[in-house]
Amino acid sequence: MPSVQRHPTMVDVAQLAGVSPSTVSRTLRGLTNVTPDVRARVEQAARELNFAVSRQAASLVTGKTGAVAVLVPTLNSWFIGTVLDNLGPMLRAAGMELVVYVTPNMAERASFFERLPARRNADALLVFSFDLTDEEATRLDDLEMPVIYVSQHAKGRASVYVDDVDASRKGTQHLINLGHRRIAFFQTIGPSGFVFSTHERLTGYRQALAEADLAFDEELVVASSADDERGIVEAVGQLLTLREPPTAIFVDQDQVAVSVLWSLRRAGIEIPNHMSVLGFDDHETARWADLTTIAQQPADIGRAVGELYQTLVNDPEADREQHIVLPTRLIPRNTTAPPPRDAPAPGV
Amino acid sequence: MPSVQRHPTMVDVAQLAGVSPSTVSRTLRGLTNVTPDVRARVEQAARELNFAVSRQAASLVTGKTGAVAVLVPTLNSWFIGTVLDNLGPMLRAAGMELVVYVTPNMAERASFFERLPARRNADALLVFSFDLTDEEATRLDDLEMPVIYVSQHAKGRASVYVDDVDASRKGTQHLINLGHRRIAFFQTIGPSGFVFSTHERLTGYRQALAEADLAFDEELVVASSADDERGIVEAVGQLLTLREPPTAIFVDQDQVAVSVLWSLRRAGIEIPNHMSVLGFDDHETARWADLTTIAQQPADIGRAVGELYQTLVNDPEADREQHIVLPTRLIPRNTTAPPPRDAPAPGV
DNA sequence: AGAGCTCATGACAGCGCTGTCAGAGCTCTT
DNA sequence: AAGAGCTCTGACAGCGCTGTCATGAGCTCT
Repeated sequence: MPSVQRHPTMVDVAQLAGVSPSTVSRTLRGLTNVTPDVRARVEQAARELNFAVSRQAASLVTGKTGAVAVLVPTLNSWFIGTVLDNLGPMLRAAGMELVVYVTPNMAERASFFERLPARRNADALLVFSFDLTDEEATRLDDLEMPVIYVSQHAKGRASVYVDDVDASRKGTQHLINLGHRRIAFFQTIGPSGFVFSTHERLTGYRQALAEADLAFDEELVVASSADDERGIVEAVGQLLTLREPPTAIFVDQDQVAVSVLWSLRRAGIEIPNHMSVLGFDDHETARWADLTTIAQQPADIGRAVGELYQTLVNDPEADREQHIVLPTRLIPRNTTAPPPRDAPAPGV
Repeated sequence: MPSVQRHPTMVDVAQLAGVSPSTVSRTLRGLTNVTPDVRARVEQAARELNFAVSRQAASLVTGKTGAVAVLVPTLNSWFIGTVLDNLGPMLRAAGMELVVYVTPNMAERASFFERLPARRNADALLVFSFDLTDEEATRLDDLEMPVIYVSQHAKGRASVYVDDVDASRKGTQHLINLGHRRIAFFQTIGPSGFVFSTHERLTGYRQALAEADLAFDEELVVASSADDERGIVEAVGQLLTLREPPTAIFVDQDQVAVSVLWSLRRAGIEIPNHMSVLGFDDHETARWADLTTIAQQPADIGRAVGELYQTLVNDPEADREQHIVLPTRLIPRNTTAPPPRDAPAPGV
């Protein structure tokens, strides 16, 4: 245990280097007007003292906190994790810290929006995969800092997401092209209202149905929490016991799709012969479950968010309401096939 | 876009409430010496102005930053994500922010240890699942803040982890009890040296072998990166082409174990009849892959870390080198069974 | 009733840094 | 050769808050 000793300050560094604190500040911030000789001495002194600039003191003066806040419903998520893995180093390169607010339940979420702890303690906010209420979104507008919405379509606000409508339409079309007429849509509900662009994906699904002159049937839309095994089994059971059960299920998340596959197999249903299952994500899981899916690239999203952040912060002329839409693509594998001949209406 | 306006400060709140800034500070920090009447006025004023305390200004005075730094190799991890999901709200309740440093590659990792950006900008550091070099650990000792090592056994330093040796021994014993004599050990390598307590788990594995008078065979220990599909397939192939192939594989991570299962099935190997596979984690994946596994509870780890943090920060008497060891348990499912009769030595 | 106390509140300095401005030393021009 | 212009460095104030200390009001107790 080292004795109780202050962190060294710029004054200490300045004394050791034989210059003024101002010069230390300039040097350490990489400003130009410093002679190479002085720069070397200061850097040497800083290294010797193991000096690190106090962000808090600096931000008190500059008004910048040097931190980017991230609001996420959970960190136990392939999507969010991958985005952040790719975003982190970009922010770090820009000298920014990453402050994370996790709201794994509704109480935490409410508390965040009530107290807005990010206010005044971050320079920008990235909001992940929430289905924000209007009230919440408005609250964030008051934040007086750039807010970027990730993986959600925030009208009139900077957003980055994949083209969910298109993705969902493509997926549904794929199933229709195979001959399916009764196609179920399985929604995943996450903690604290975490949803995967539900509205848009449902829209794409309905568009594809409409284009093929198929009626939309509410009974074919079910939902369950991702980590609720029983909920998933029940939702699948609900579909199977319909008067006219579906011949295909479109699941909005690969990891849940795999659970659906499992539930179906347990019920003695062969895939893809008796039932087609289509996922979303192209998570590793999908590859070895041999799951047909719609691929999205969270790594690309992470980088796009990083770039958008830079733009919004550095370019005052930039469009502060721009939407960056990334593409998806269908990856056919072996969980989708034409429906069985006798399937259409077993109950009738 | 609201006009360029300063954030309100305590002075603004004080004026509106008709008191001094000192009183505002006391009130907002919940100190006792404030009359209910005054407290109400101040709180009302703060709410009206949408005031939020500037952490940076406060920390300049107190010397506390109000932030806990977390060093993780990746955020795309069930384990780390779950720990943080449970830790986050605890820290939040204590008024702490969570600052995350992600080092998805060696360069980022090196940069972290070189610059130690957490220094002076956090009150404590939580280090996750790294296999730190001695040099790195020593570097962190210089940090002059409590450091908690999560999911790793840091000698002489506060740590929280599951009993890896015991877990691994139990798992290996389970396989031995089933009659296996050639048991492979599959290690997962993560980004920037991310490993799952490799040393301890290998120790437990060897202990169990020794207790059963089985020789340790280096050839039976293979490794691959978790996200490297080909690597996994190759590692499995390596095992299968040994002169004496194993009859069971112990994989140190469920998600990888599932890929191993898939590789094996692809190679026409029936599970568990021809080969047993044992996982580690009890990830959701294990449940529906019906994978026998060793369960650990990252949620418990998160809470334990939160409590340890509180203790280290609040109780100067507390043991600063304590190790908190959490239990694991074997969950038998259907990927482990006795070895095939004719298996022991096909090549001889 | 006055001394002695407690308790709520206010005044003020200063945490460590950066931005501004002034000044010293230099080069270049005419 | 002297002034103009430039580059580099230092002095100093002040960012917004908290801790310390002083003050005065209200209380108890003799």
